[in-house]
Amino acid sequence: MGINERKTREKQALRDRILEAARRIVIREGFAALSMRKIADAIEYSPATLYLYFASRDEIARALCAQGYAQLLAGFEPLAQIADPAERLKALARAYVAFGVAHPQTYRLIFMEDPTYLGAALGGASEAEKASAGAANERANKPAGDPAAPQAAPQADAQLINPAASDDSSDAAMRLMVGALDELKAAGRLPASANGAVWAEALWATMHGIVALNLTCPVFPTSPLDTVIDAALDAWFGVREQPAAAPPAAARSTRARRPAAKPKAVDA
Amino acid sequence: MGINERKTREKQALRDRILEAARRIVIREGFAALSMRKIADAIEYSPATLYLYFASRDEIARALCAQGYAQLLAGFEPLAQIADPAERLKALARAYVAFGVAHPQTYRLIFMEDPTYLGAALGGASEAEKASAGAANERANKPAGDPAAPQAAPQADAQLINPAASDDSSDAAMRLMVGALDELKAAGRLPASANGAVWAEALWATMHGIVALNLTCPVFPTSPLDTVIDAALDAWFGVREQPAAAPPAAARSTRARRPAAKPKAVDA
DNA sequence: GTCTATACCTCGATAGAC
DNA sequence: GTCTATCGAGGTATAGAC
Repeated sequence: MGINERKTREKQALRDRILEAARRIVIREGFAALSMRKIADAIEYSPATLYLYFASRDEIARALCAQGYAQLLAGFEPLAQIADPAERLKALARAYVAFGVAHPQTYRLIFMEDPTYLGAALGGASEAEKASAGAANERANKPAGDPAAPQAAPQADAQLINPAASDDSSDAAMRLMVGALDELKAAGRLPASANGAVWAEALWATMHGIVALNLTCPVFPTSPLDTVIDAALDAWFGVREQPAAAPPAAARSTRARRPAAKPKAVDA
Repeated sequence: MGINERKTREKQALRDRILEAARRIVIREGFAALSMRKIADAIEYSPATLYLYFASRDEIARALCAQGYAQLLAGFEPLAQIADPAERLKALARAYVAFGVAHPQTYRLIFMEDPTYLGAALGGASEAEKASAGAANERANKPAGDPAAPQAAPQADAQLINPAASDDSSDAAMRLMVGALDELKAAGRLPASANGAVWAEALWATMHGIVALNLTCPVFPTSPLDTVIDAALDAWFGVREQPAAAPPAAARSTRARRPAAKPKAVDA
């Protein structure tokens, strides 16, 4: 079977070249500028050839999305070692924002374009129902043409598209947050009424909001980005002391005001 | 001059019809599906006619953006009357999220598409520099074709495009938030180190994150949206008591758990 | 002066020759 | 497997009829 294996390898190699070229285009010009013709030009093949490796431009987008998402999650793993739950959460939050700032176009593709892209990178089974179960006439980001768009058949080789990032890692990241929040609550540093899962989603939304506004809103932020991040983290965990004693608010402003080292977009 | 005035009125009327048709398309099918041909079909004119009233599709987008933004800001004004600063901030935050949920496509257009759209609705003068001053190769949402796209000449009748929403109201909304945060700080309900302007941006980011994830991320939220909003607001202001006395955390979970009345998307 | 009709471009996707 | 040729839909811009 050595011949078949070689052919499989070669097919995979061209597939990777396609994705690589697509990623470079997205990084340089944004996802909206990604076209099959540009990819074909970059790898010196005809546009039609791409359709032997990917069913559509959307499938390429889903693959890029899954890769980027895996990269984001991979950055979280070492942070699980941090002992103090509040510091662990802050490190996670800062890593999240840093990723968004460093890879703006990739972040956009993952979290700010078509919901089905990330949906495919996650469960795979659940995105279809979720996408159609929402509001009746809404959430449709680019239905454009016909109502029954080519939505099927991207499931065959999901494991191939999606090397390491599937639901498991995603859940792991969520568990990391929920666990830290529960530790904080157990230590009395969060209100007893707090629900870890809900607070985790709210904290995620906060960090997403900082990244997304930074990418899209021309007047955000007025203050340095790190200052805004620190303010949000202070609002969440910064100023609460051990359960009893200690002044209820005020004081404890001795935060390590990091020297505003603009990470600058690098992407890739 | 009555003849000229009539002509001006008629021109304005068709202009409004164009915008109205465009808004309906955006609401129903999303901004990505908005095309000059569709608008022309809807108002029963030829596509070329549109270019006599708007220089480009982008200019129509900017006008829609400005209208939607004005509507969002208008919803804030009555909330300025709320006496308690924390309740005022919570009401503002809930109104903000409610707008995003009720008008998802409009919200997308304002805050999640091209930064220059909102930029034009705000200062007008500042968006060009800001858009190009960012990262070198980034932030470009849809440069697509040629490098020197038609970016000029949308300034002539900005006041006509932008009936009520310009920088003034926008600043007013920001001042509303900053003022409330400063009141809270003065009352000792915020850390003394907190900066009102910075915290306002961070709080804005939090609400934007809730709306944006809700619109784009297939797995958000797991819990009901109102629960997530309440969690975020509790994290920010909910659990802090009057400066002294009272248990530092815990207790005070008697929030008016609103009955999860899904506002459902209506847009327009 | 206004608008219609049309030329010319790019795009995604496919059929069929090789 | 790969490419050429092509379809249909989208966009901008303009020549020229009314």
